[in-house]
Amino acid sequence: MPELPEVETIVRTLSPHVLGRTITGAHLYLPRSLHPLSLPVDSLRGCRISGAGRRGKLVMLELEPPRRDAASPERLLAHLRMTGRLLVKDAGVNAHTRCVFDLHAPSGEDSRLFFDDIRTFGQLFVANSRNLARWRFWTELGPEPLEMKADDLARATNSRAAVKACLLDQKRIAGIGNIYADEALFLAGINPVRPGNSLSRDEVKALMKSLRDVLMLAIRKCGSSIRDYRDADGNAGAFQKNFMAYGRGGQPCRKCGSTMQKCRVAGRGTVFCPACQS
DNA sequence: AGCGGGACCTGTGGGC
DNA sequence: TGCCCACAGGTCCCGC
Repeated sequence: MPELPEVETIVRTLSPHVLGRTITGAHLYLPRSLHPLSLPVDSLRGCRISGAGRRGKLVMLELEPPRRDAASPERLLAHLRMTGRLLVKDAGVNAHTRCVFDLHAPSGEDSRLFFDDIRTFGQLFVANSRNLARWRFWTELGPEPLEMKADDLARATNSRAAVKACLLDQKRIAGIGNIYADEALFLAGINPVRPGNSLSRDEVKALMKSLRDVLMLAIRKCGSSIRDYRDADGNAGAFQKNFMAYGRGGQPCRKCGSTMQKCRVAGRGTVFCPACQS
């Protein structure tokens, strides 16, 4: 389930394999893997990949079209949801391959970029400024947590909703999913069901620091691999070894030894320590 | 405004 | 061994 650190890792591992290459063909095997507002994948033909980045949980490839007009694409976006993968290691087309891009390097070398997705929730979006302006998920996407200050987090959590629900709301903060919400709340010692607007100034500060710390450490560990996540080279991450809360329901708290409790918050499985998180 | 639930999906694992 | 079902979770949408 790629969240911010996993997507960041994918972008970093993908970049050296795609930058400067030209898309010579695109093959869409599952139509619903392309967002309804997207330009057709055929419009990518001839586009040079000039940049690679991330916004929230979205992978973004910057494109230079062969001729620029109102209909030409400027970006290829990918939302991987739970099981989506962008792979450059050429394992070939399999039952879960949803789209394949043919790439051509200036050196003359040909390669392929695979979009695989077991559960088919992930989507590609061939974008320019016109169709992006119509995509509400994009236009309403909240700030980047690694660029936020405590004031920004106070604004994002200023709600009667559970603080965990605020963290998961991509309109409030971009890039946090179930894993890093639970981890950050544990590190900050905040109970996930607390209303966001009940947090004190110091608690907001602590949560901002925990969010930044856990995201940066997870990026350094190349993300968390529960089962499906792999980077562009097909490698697993290592941050799952550092989990303090996520997936640890019923196990002893790694701070105090109390039994970690499991509940549902905002429809998600949620693990917290009843002693450490008040 | 915000919550719960359903829908979308497939693979996995526990229980029997 | 095999079947059934709960569960995993990001986002949208609906009704309350």
